[in-house]
Amino acid sequence: MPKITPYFSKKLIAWYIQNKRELPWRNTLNPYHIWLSEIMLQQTRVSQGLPYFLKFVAAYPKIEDLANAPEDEVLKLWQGLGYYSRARNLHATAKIISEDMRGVFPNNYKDLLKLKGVGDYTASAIASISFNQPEAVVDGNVYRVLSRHFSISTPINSTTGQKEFKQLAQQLIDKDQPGTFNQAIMEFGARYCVPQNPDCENCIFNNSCVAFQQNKVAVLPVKIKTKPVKKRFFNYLVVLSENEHTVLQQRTGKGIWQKLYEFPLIETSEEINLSSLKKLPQFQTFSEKINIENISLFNEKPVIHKLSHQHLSTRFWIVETLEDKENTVPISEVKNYAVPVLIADFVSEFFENY
DNA sequence: AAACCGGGGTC
DNA sequence: GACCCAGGTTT
Repeated sequence: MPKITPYFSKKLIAWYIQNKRELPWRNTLNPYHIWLSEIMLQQTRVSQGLPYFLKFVAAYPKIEDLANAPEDEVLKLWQGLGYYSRARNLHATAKIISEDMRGVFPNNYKDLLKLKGVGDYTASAIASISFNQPEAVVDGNVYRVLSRHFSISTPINSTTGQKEFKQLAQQLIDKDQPGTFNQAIMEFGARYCVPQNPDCENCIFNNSCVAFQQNKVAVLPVKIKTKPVKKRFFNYLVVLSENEHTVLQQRTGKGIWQKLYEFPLIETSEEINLSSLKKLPQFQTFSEKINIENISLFNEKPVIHKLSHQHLSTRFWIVETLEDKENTVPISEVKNYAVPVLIADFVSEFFENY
């Protein structure tokens, strides 16, 4: 392990005081607000999470307001932010704190860690920022700053790497101002020690950064390769009745988009045409429940919706019917449901051409 | 330990 | 196309 002196932490905090962004969760120690921001910012850039934070605080000023909201409403507000288990866990945790803990937020790392959706990073962040506990955070920014400054090549996504960087961060943390230190090192990584082409020549640490001196900035941090993305083929059946109702269903079970709404879906192993679609057992079952007047393909060219771990090659089939059966909603009201961005984009385009 | 879970930005 | 983002949970 490198030798630890107060030099690094003091200089980092001095930089932070001069260069930090003004963000709404930096004007408060309210654990509800800190928690909300930290959950939203998991694997999410500040610029993307910020408008959602403002929406949630306005809709749910107190944690009780969040706890008392219907889950569908919370998911709708979360729509577009991704990783929807965060929203479900957020809501469940709000209920637990509100109903089982008399609305009092856990005030230490160990108890925070027990909350749903709160792991090592988030427990440390809340403990340090809201409760002044010396618990070091290690997020993607911290990995990058530390691996470069101390030239550590241990893969950051290995078990040993996670332990090593956590231990180093814990030694570096300023115990007199742990929350400020944690935010400072993350802000420095996000704003200065950026992944690509950082301005090392003018960096305040360029006389102590080992990676800079060894010309290894570009190859740090080291990350173990990930597997290639999966390709999937989605066929959405967009029912359109004579009075413009459609069928929406809620996703259940495992996999992506749990509890979000979508049109009836038939997944295939490859792109298919209309005659092939009609022969599928899933389609046969579907067609028994509805009197199909006509089917047409909305988009000949599939929409490639890219998730981080899979590409969804998607085509929408317009299924016209005369009847208006149960469990249908006006297609103009789909916007009131929590749907994947893929579905929201389709609905927008549908009305543009309507 | 590895797989899974979104969407958007950057180069 | 590859990589990254104020990570956590499940298998």
